[in-house]
Amino acid sequence: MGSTTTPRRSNTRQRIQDVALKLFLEQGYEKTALREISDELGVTKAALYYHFKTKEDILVSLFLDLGRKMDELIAWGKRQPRELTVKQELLARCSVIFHDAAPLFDILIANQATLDALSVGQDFKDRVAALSDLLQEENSSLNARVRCATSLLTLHFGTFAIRQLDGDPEEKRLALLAGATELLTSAHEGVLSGVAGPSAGVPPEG
Amino acid sequence: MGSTTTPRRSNTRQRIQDVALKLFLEQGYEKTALREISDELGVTKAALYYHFKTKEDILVSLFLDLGRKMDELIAWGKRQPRELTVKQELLARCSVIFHDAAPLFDILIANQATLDALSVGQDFKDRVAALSDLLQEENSSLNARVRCATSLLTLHFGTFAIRQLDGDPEEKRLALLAGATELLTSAHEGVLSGVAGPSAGVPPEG
Amino acid sequence: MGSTTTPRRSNTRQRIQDVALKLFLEQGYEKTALREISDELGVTKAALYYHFKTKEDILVSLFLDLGRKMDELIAWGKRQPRELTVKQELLARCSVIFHDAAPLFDILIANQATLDALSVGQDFKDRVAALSDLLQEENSSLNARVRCATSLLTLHFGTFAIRQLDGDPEEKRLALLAGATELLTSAHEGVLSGVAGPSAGVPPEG
Amino acid sequence: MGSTTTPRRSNTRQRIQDVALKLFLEQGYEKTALREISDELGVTKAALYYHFKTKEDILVSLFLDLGRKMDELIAWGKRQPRELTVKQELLARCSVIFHDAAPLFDILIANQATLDALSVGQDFKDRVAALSDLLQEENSSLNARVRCATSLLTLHFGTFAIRQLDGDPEEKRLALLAGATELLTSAHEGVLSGVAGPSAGVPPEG
DNA sequence: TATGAATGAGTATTCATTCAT
DNA sequence: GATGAATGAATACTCATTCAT
Repeated sequence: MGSTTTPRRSNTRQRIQDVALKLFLEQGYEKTALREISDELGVTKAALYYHFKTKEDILVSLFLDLGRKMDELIAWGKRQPRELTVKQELLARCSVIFHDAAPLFDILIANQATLDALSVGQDFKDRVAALSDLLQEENSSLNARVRCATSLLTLHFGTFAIRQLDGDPEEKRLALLAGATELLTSAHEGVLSGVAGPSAGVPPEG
Repeated sequence: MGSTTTPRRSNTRQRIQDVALKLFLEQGYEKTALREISDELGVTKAALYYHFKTKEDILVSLFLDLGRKMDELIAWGKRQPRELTVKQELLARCSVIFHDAAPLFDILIANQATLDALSVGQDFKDRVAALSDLLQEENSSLNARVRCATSLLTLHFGTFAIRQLDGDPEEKRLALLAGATELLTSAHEGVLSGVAGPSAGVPPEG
Repeated sequence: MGSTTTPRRSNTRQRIQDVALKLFLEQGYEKTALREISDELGVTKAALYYHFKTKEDILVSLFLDLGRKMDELIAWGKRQPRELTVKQELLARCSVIFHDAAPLFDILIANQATLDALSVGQDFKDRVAALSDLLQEENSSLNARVRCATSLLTLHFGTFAIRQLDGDPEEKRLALLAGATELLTSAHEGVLSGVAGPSAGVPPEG
Repeated sequence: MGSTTTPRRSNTRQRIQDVALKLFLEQGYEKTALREISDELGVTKAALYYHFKTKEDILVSLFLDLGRKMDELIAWGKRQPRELTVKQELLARCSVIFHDAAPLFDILIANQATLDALSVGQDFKDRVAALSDLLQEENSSLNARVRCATSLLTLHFGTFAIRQLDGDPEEKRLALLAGATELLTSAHEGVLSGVAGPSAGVPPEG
């Protein structure tokens, strides 16, 4: 008792995921060869296949958690009344989820052409579409619809894009959320003047 | 009047570009084999090499026009005073350029991981950064900076994303521009009410 | 005119087929690696892929002629009346075809487990079944049916097996054919005493 | 009465053999991965290695019984005088052995290319050759020799081939044996007119 | 009796690119 | 202006086998 034996279960599986995440981020999913992953880990390619059935399987395993969280949020959203405050809360919770999984979003965004052909890409698209639906108001104007869609998009792509700005990450997240929420809120205010004007549509100032 | 000589250059070069654009869009740059392009054209792979030095070269040729237009806009922006109206005009002109080159943006966005390693991707990133700089105000709050960045982003990714929404393309473009302009404008108004609700929480502004 | 230029079309395709046939015979289809074929030819594996789409494609190309000849024979057989003499002629023509394609039969027989999963194996089985059908008499006894089936089989497997016997090939072929024809003929004679006897069925002598 | 000890040896070894036999039959020896065997048994691949030294060893174990029986028959044959009746009895006993071990014959025949490189294949070939020798008459004509060889062959390949014919298995076996015996018997009758004739050697019909 | 983890050598296939003609 | 033939380097994946526990 009180045995000090080392754990029988090695942590190789976890280490594969870590290295894969890193390399997928740095080089993209397609351009990352399994050999690179195994080399970095000091194991053989075949070892990867002991832990994962395919290369895609490694990728999928990385997204399991995120998928679960998004599904929970969607389920929650469906149980709520369709009110602006609920939608704002939805956006806020999205913001948290997205930022927690920031590296995964990088991969998702940077490898779209590749992931679109994979279940992982389709699943994610479906979930974002479900969330987007929850934000939409029926029978609203095109302007409103574009704004609703854009509000989620801002979070989605913004998460990925604001990293290069200086500043505290949490502050930046909140600033991004603020912008997105504004977009969403403005879509729910009756007065959305059909904006368009001179020179390619810039609204006349003043 | 007008030249009477028929063009000596066959249109194969152009046809290669057309097919390449189509396939890069449908399948991604990396997953499109040169054989697919040549097959669709009814020529051999080797024929492509008569017209273009490398596969990347085909891609680059597709982006020449867009690059030129963006450079012109950046140059124009630099000659203008740093005023909100100028920035709004900048956004509007961007909107036009982006929408005219919509398919190229699809490629850019969907193939980021790949294009980041290529000159074409870096050049574009540089240009967007230059435009983003033109929108920024010095010494502004983080909130303002995020919004400025987001306004351009909205245009950039939105162009790509609103295609799945119903509605007239031009109307959608203007709606998207309106949202972006709003974001930009709000960044230049002192009062940035922190919109957001409970939980996940935007800090209440004093 | 009277140009002495070497042929532009290299004979590589043919040489691939020759080497493949040889190695498939010596080692079996599955155990023959494409690398072995290309090595023996002094080209790279990729060169094989210029001439054939897949490994299976090389195999298939080897069987094209044989398939055609068997189809012609089957077609011929179907046009003839169902008489013993016709069947004997069928067997005789089979004998010629089989012996001409002897190496292919070796491959077919020795690699059954593998080829059964490939079109080449199925196609061949179908053709042999069609020939076997042409030899059968309707409403004949089990004894007769087994003999008819066996007569073709004798040719099929015998072709492959008598090679190790000494003697002139053509003589051996005729001897094999004679045995097969006997089997077929006896199936068409009324008197097929239900053979069976003592100790596991040896016919009682004399 | 009887031993009261339960068998210490688990039946895993037997179960491995059963599953292996089934899969070797269905898919061929080479295409059956050890993982498939262990999966079907609900054990790990490594477990197989506790019971058998190699994959080939599993195969070999399957053929032990058949080999013994054939050796006994050969030994018996060698002790007998070289008479037609003995040869007929030899054929009859062969028929029984072959039919009892029908699945093994399927494997042997369908995997020749593979098994030829293995002891199991060579051993079997040797035994069949020994049996064939026992059937042969010294100084007989080519025709007679081909017939003797063919008679055994008919049994060997026929066993495998008549399964697709309708009818009672035992009846079919006897019919096959009858054909084979006829071939053998005719080889021992003096008059074997050198059959050959017009058009690829069909005997002229009376 | 068995397993978890890993290996090493191999396989078919793909692709951008080259070059003599 | 284009082709036929070929290359070299890479890739995902499979499999029998080993061994400490």
